[in-house]
Amino acid sequence: MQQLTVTSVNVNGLRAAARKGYLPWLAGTTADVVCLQEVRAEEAQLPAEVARPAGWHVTYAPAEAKGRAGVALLTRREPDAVRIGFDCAEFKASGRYLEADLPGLTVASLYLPSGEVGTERQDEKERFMAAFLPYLVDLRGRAAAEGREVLVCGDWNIAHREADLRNWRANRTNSGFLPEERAWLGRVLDPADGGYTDVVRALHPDQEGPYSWWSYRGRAFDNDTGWRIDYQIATPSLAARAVKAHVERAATHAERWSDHAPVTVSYER
Amino acid sequence: MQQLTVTSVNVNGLRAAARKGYLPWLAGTTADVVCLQEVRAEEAQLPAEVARPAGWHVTYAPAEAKGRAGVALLTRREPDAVRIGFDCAEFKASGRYLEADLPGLTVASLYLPSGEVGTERQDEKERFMAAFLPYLVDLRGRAAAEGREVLVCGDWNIAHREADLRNWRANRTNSGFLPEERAWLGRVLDPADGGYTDVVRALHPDQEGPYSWWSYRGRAFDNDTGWRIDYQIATPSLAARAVKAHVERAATHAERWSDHAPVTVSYER
DNA sequence: CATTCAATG
DNA sequence: CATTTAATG
Repeated sequence: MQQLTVTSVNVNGLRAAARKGYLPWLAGTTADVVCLQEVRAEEAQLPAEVARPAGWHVTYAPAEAKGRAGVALLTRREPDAVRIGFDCAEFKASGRYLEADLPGLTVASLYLPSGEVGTERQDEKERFMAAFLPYLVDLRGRAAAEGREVLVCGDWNIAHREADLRNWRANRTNSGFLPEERAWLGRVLDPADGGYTDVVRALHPDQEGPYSWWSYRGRAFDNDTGWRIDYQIATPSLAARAVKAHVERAATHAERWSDHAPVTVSYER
Repeated sequence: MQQLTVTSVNVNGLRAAARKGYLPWLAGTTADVVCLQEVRAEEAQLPAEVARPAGWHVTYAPAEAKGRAGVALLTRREPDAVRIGFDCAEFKASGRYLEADLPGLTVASLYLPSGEVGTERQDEKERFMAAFLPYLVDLRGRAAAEGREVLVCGDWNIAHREADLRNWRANRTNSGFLPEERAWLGRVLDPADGGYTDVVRALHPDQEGPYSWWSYRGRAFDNDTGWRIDYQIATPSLAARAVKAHVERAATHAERWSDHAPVTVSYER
């Protein structure tokens, strides 16, 4: 294979997604790595063909709380190592972070907490952000020492810039587009700070979106009133190898098996 | 009209029933009085055509607890009076009993609590039974003094005899067929005690069933593994006027808009 | 196995 | 507006 293809999608409940069309999508993907978020199930609650699809190695990081969060990684080849959670006790068993080592690459599935202004859930989101940025820096350092690139895929629950959501003016005081959240993501992407690259934006610097999430309310999907909150965030030399990126809006169009669409990127090896 | 037809059905959530075929059934019924149980909604939560179907006078007795219990009466003519609850403070606002006066008749919709052996819910069921039998006696006396018959329709959550459920042996220790529950219903029907008559059984003394409830689990409906727990219980001289009784199994067959079927009886006037 | 609800998203 | 769970049935 000349390319490594990675796709990431928030499935909004893998049991529901599987009832509505997730498996045909998975059967059709050419990706080598699939990152899932909001699995909202333990492996034992899933039908076998969903839990362990043929041809994939699967790792789950479910949340302690039943029916909440949960991330997973599907890889065509067996990872050399997998690690659940990151360097933070509070979020260790929250089903929000899972990473796997493949040759020359550490790939992660991330589900950053969603917040709501003025509630404890926003405080939790901010605690996660505060702990996660130093971890990303640490991860990049460790990976570099081992000659590994890093790719953190998932639902970051933050739109970075005005081009990343349809109604940015109306959302300046809503969680997901707050100044402090945007600044935090800016730090992740600052070469002098986090040092990572937003792969899709690097390939499409002048595009609106492409959005990856549309509310189920109203006609958000039909009107493309969406947000770009699902990212592939890579070390710069990996990001430089990205040759194609797209959001599979059609994959969730007819069937609508999630309110998010897969974000797919191909990297030269 | 030469006859008065009364039908009673536990709808297991009127909102769900209305999504699945309750309204066509209502449009087709020839009944003069419809008794509903397990409405599980307040009037304001119902679509107008469900809450106030044309041609009917409707009275609701919702439970205080949202989404629980709830009984209603639909009558072609306006009742002379309606009363919510019976002579017991604990169950006044529990959405389990509603009665209406029509000329010569007091008709009631009853949803007796369902229990589970060894739980507080069984205790509650027994408290209801203990309070309700004296009320029935009192009601019969008052009605007689006014020249009124009494008809209490609804889900009594008790199968009286072995012929009233498919698997009576296996259910002798389950709520709904406990010896003390059967004995209590026996007292309701004892001429020297409650003094009421089980109208459907009086018309069909030698029949198995007819069952009026089938669990959604397994193939209970297809195998007719049911219970007769929905009754029309009448003062004897009204019961003597019953000319036809049947359980509308077909009404909930194709569509299955409830796990109970309507119990319909026609009385000579 | 179905209906509600509440919390989450 | 959709997904879960929990309690209820």
